[in-house]
Amino acid sequence: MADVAREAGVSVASVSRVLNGHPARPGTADRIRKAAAELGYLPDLAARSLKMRRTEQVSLVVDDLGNPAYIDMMRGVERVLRDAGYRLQISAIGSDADLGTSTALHTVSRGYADGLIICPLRINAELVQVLEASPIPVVVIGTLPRGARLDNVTVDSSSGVRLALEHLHGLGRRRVAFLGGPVDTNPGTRRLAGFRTAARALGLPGDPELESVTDAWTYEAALTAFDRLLGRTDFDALLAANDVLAIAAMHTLHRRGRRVPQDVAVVGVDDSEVTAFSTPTLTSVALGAQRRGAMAARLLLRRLADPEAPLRRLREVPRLQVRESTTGSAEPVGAGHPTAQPSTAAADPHAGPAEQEHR
Amino acid sequence: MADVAREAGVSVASVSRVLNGHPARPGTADRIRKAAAELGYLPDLAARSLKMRRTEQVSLVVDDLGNPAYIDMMRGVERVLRDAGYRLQISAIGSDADLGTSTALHTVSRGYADGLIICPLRINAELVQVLEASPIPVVVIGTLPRGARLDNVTVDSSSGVRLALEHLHGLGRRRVAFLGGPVDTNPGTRRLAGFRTAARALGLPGDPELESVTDAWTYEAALTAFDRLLGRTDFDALLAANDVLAIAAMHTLHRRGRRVPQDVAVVGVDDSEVTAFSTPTLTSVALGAQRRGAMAARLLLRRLADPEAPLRRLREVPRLQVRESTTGSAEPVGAGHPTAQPSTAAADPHAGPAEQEHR
DNA sequence: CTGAAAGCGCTTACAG
DNA sequence: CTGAAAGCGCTTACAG
Repeated sequence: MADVAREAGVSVASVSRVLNGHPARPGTADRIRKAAAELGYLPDLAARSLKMRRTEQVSLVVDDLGNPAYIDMMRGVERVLRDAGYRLQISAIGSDADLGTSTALHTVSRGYADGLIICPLRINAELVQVLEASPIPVVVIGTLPRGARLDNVTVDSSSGVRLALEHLHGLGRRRVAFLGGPVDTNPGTRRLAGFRTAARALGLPGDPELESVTDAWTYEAALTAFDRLLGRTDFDALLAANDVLAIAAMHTLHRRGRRVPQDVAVVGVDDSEVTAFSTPTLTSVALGAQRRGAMAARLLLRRLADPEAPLRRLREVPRLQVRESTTGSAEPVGAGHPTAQPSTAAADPHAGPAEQEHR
Repeated sequence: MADVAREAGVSVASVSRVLNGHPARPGTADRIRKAAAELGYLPDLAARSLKMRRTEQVSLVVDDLGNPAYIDMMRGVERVLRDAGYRLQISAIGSDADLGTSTALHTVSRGYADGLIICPLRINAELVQVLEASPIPVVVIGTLPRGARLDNVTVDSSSGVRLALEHLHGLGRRRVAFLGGPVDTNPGTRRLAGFRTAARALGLPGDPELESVTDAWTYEAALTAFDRLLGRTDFDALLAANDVLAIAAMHTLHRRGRRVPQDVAVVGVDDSEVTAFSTPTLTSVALGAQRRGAMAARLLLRRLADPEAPLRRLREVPRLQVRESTTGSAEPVGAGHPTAQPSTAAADPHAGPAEQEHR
């Protein structure tokens, strides 16, 4: 910047002003812009944000971008934030809890981002403590321990799982198996618990043989866990803890000559884009990832505008999106084109009846 | 930091030293750490990187994280960079070319990241100019205009398309249709051109009716473009410009009662995770997204270590991954478990014969 | 081992 | 409209 000032024969103050669009005499402005262009001057963002005390940037931390639900969530966050003039930075931290905490620690320092939205697969006390101590606003997507003093977006996944089970029950299925995610993750435990509760409520058999959990949220891991299930017991329906696991199961069923949905009806969770990728298309519990992302972004914007605002928790209400893997029909029960991208079709992040506010 | 110093009764210099692990008298160090913990002190990263002239952070800019190939690419970048002690920040810029340039402009400023890896769908002269003028090292993944002075990773997608066509030709297919991506994107044009060249080389009919292009790299857009193709002409094979488009086409074929591969053999491009999601599984041209990501990261690391190193271009060589959508068999022709995650199974980002160096 | 001081590259009242 | 100067929060020679 000093070079530009020298080249243009002005002070650095003028360079700063002109380059930031403040008024200046046309001749001066021209000289400065010309000099800046000639020298290929680009501002130093660290210096600027040190002085300005803001970065105009928000950080989104997720565990694994490989899960399409996170992509939807990111889209929701991005849209709201971009409209508000913030850029979005994404950190994918793998699913290492320690790494999560250290990434969080880094992010919540000042000077790196003005705010943080984090959606951790694992939430421990240490992480909560770090987030609560953050000098920049933080919004957590996911269920927090009681009493955590953080803005928060949740989804009642238990009721989502219940919707799925009621749907299967209504179709006459009585032996419903559960293909769960890793139980050392937050959604893994919660969806399993939700399955057990809902199964009991419906009077379905509480047979532990009907449950199998993966050790990762991946297609590969699902194949293994589902093989255990198949080798062990019989069932006429399967609820998988997310869409990718469900698709892996459907593939195995197809290879074994079991028909979906005639022999086994299959339901996934997340209602992500991949529900359209399988044959038959996949019935799934929509947890409103994109909407949750947008809700979290709006919560963050509010907190940025008013650091003293009371804590707030927003809760997304799940919906069931019925497709061929349970009904066999190409026509969906609800509205919408059967082959439309579900996440896009279903989610207007800016409004909707499924959003509930808490406290 | 001044607060911590006061609380601990030392100077800010000592606080800085202790918190950065430099030697200090144990008593002093303890007092400082205690004070920092009590006050919930977190360093200001803008100040630190202004002083240090480095952020220990690298930025990856991609157009659309919805495309699974980018996820693979990100994994490749992330692994190499993390091992080298850098954190990875991702910016998804949608596919807006202007936005791309302005994001790039922002990123290549100093103080935000130490280096940039960018994989743009559209590359124009303005973008190249901005990148060339960057004060921080830049690596571009994608084909650059001749003479661009930038470290670069490319893939010979034409030869990939040729592999696919030769495979289809070898299976006796003579009317091969092409479902292309948007022609205003770099890969969109290049893959279409590659198709035409390879078709001519094989003596296949150069019938324009066999070509249809989408206006977006999405499942939805593919349905529309593929309907045009179906309504217009007959074919016994389809090459789609990426996996998602291929899966959309397979779905339509399935709905119309056309068998894959018996009636129409289908090949995608990218060999992404979704190739396992469809029934039948999808034969696909692997463009080594994860490997390209890793190559780009290594190029960046090299440039970071030696700003004066000569420019370098690395070229990834495509491979064909044969699956059920062309052979009908559940057994792949090559090695590997048929249901394994292709991207993980196929790619060791750290080595391999498919990598070629140029100039 | 520790403190006082300079300086990283910006922005912005404050004068003129 | 423009310049001189202070200061954002760090780190690090330089003394002691």
